[in-house]
Amino acid sequence: MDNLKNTPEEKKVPINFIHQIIEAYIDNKKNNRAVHTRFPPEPNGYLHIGHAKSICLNFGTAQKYNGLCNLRFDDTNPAKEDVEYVDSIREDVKWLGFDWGNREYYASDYFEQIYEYAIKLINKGKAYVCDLTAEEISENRGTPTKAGIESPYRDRSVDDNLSLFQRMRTGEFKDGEKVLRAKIDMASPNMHMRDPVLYRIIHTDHHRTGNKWCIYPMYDFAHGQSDSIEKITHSICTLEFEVHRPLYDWFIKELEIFAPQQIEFARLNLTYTVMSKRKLLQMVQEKQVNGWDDPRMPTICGLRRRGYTPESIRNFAEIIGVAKRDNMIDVALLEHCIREDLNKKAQRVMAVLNPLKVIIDNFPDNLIEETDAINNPEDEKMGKRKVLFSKELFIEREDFMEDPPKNYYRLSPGKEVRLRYAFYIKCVNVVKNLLGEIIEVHCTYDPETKGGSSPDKRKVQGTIHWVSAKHAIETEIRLYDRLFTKENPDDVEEGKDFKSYLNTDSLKIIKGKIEPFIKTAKVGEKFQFERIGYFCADKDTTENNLIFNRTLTLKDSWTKEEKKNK
RNA sequence: UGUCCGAUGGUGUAACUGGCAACACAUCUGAUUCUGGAUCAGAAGAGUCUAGGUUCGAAACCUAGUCGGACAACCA
Repeated sequence: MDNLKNTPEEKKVPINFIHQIIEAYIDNKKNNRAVHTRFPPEPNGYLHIGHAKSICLNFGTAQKYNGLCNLRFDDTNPAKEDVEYVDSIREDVKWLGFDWGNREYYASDYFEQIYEYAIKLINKGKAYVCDLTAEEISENRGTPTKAGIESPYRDRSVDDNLSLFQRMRTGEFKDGEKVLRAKIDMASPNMHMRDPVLYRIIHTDHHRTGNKWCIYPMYDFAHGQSDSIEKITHSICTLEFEVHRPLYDWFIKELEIFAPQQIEFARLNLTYTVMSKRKLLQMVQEKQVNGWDDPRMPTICGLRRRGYTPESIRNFAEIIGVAKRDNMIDVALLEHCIREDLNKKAQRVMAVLNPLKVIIDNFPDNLIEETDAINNPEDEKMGKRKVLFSKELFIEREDFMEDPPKNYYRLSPGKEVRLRYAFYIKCVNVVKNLLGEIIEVHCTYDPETKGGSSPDKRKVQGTIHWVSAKHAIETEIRLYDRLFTKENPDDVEEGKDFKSYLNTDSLKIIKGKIEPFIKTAKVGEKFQFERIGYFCADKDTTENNLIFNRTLTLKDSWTKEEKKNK
C-alpha cells in the first residue's frame, strides 16, 4: 500500500513539457547549477507576439525556478542589423514586464572567443578554409537524399588553414572569396553536418564592433557557443533548430566546452495574421500599414499602441501553453485576454460614434442637469464622475429604429428607454430630411427618473448611452479590424500571395462625440466606451485633436441575434 | 527518395507517467443586470490518425503504415 502518495486534494497544476524536463534537471542532485535561460533575438526587426511567447517562456521559466534569464542579441550579421532594432527590443521586453538586470549581452561580445574556437577546430584538423564560391558550395552540398561532394580544399594542411584564416581576418580577401568550414561529413543525412560554413568575409561595419572585424561567424557557429559561454543551462528555442542540434552538440564536444541543454518548442501562429519578420517588414516597406507600430500589426509595439496591456499578453502566453505540435491559435483567445483585463481596469465613459440628435421637448431650454456616473462597476475604488444632461443630446444611430423587430430593446416610437445615469425618455416624434433619412428624434423625459431609476419602480427594457450635444467633445476615432480576411493568410492559392488576403477595411477613421471628461486622457490611457468597446488615446493626439484607437469591441450578443434573424 | 519532429472535441493545452479523457477559448440555453458588457448556472461537442501487438487494463509502451511540419543562405 502506498499511503505516502500525494493526498488527493493536492491538485497538481499541469506543467508543460519544458518545465517537466527542468524539474527532472533540478531533481538530479548532480546538477548544482541554478536554471539559467536567455532570450536571444537578432536585432534585425521588431518583436512580435510570437516573440512574446518566447520571452514569457524564457523569463517566466527563470522566475519560476529562481534562476536568471539573459537578454542576448545574436548580432552576427552586420549587413542586416541595426541599433534601431536593439532599442526597440529592449523597450518591448521591458514593457512586457521582464528585467534582465545587467545581463545584456551580445554575440559580438564573444567574437574574439569564437575566433579562438575556430582556431582550435583548425588545429584539430576539424576545420578548413575553402575557396569555393557560394554557388559551388551550394551545388556540392547535394540534396537531402543525395550525398554531397567534398571540397577540393578540404585537405589543406593545418598550417595553411591557420595562415589563410589569419589572412581572412586581416582583410586580405574580398567578400565571398573564402570561408572557413567545419570538416564533418559531406554524406551526412543531416544537411547541417555537410561541412557547414563557420566564418564568412563581410567588409561591413558592425553596429557595435565597428570596423574591427571583416570576418563574422555564422549563427550556427555563434549561437550555441554564446549559450555555452553564458553557462545557459537550458537553451529554449523553436522547432526549426531541432535539426541543428547535432551540429551544436558536435561543436560543444570538439571544443570541450560547457553544454547547455537545447529544448525546442512550436512557435506561435495566430489566425488572421502573419508572423514572419520578412512579411511584416514587407508590409511596412510597402506601406500596407503605417509602420511597425501600426495598431493592426501583431508586433509588440503595435499591440501596445492598439491598447493591449502587458498583463494580458503575459496571460495569453500562459494559457496557450507550450508543446511541440504545430498550432494555430484563434485570435479570439488573445481578444478574450485583453477584454478580461480591460474589463477590470478601464475607466468607463460615454461616447457616441454615429450620432443621431435627440431633442427632449419637455426639457427646459437652458437647464443643465448633473448626475453621477460610475467610473468602473468592476472596481468601486475608481469612484464616480459627473455627467451633464441638457435639452439636446446625441445617441447612437443604431439605438433608434422607427420600425424595430420584436427583440429590439432600444429606442423606437412610443417606447421608453433609460438614458444611462440620466433619465427615462420616450420617443414622440421623428423628423426626416427630403431623402427620408431621420435627422432628429423628439422625446419627452420623466423628471422623476433622474439618475436612472423611477420612484414607481417601473421597468424599462433598454438602457442606451448618450452625450449632451453642447458639452460633448468631438474626437477622431480609428476603428481597427483584423488585417487579413483569411484565417491563415500563409495558406495561399495558386498565383496569389499573403497580401491577396489583406482586409481593405482594416482601418476606418471617424469622428465621435464624447463626454467632456475625456479631455484629461493621456496618451496610452485606456477606456471603455460604454456598450461599444475598448479604446485608448493614440500618440498622434495633439492639443486640439484627441485621437482614440479602438482596441476591440465589446462582446455583442445583439448583432449575433440580428444575424440569426436574417 | 534521406534525416529529424509531431498527431487528443471547432481551437489550444492536460491526463499525477498504464487505471475507462480534463481545463480554457469558441458555440448554444437559462438566470441576473441601469452596459444586449460583466457575472452566475447549465448544455452540446473527442473515445485520443489507422492497423496490429504487449497487458487484467493503452491516449500513453512496441511494430508497421497514413497524414502534417522542419532541413539543401557565405540568413537567424
